[in-house]
Amino acid sequence: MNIETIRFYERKGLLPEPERRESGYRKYTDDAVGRLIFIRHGKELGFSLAEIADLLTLRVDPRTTCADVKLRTDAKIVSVREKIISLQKIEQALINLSADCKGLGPTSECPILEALETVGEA
Amino acid sequence: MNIETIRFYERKGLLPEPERRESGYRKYTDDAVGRLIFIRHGKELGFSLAEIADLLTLRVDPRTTCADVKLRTDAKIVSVREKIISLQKIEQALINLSADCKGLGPTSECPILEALETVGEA
DNA sequence: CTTGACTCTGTACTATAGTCCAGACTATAT
DNA sequence: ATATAGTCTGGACTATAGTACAGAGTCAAG
Repeated sequence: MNIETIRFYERKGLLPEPERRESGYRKYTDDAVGRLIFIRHGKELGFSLAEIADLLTLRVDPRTTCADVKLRTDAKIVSVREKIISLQKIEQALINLSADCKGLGPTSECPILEALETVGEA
Repeated sequence: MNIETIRFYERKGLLPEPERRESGYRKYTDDAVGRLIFIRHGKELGFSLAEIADLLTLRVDPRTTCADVKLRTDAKIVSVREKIISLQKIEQALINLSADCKGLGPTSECPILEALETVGEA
């Protein structure tokens, strides 16, 4: 992981102010390393940094429960699913357009461009 | 469509400098309106503004052919498909995590958080 | 002990896609 | 004729997720 990125996460509050050596160099505790791994995994699962920050807070706030985490996870599943469906619609529309275009002739006769120019619903 | 957005597209070169009335107000030609529709449709199909700008150029450049447009469309299909697959993997990982969590107990025992904290591959 | 590689700070910049603002001017309805 | 609504310009600001840089200081190997 890039140092600049770590500093960026610090500024964003995802990582606490790190301890320092006398020289001023950051001393990364196991906790900080754990948080970085947490952040990386969170990103891999499609969570935004804001959402990850939220999860990191949940993790240490004694008032929150497992249910709070599950709630966010399930909400993320819904939003990922919505994104997939939207992309599948896009994919199908593109496939249809591509099928209409035999790839011959000038752009003035391209059915793809014509479809894009056309006002009506596709 | 918001005027600010239209001005933004002008700045980006997606729309040509519009004609003006004496007052300085923009006069939108049919061509400009057509381009706006084109941009909107392109965005709906998941093209970025840069890609749309490219398509708009293809549209008027006499040296390009239908095949150039089809090429970009097919490339977009591939990239959309990749995004879908990536999201499906994320979805499945989230579903597995959520299934592990019964939603009871404190966050200190949350299997979702534990998985995020853990170094190894999931 | 010097050299090269690394880190420090703070700020600015990248990309993407816009949105908002002040202060001035215009268009339209009453 | 005036009030209200809309538009003009140029620049600043939003969100997201970083990356780059200058100038100073530090660390480790030979």
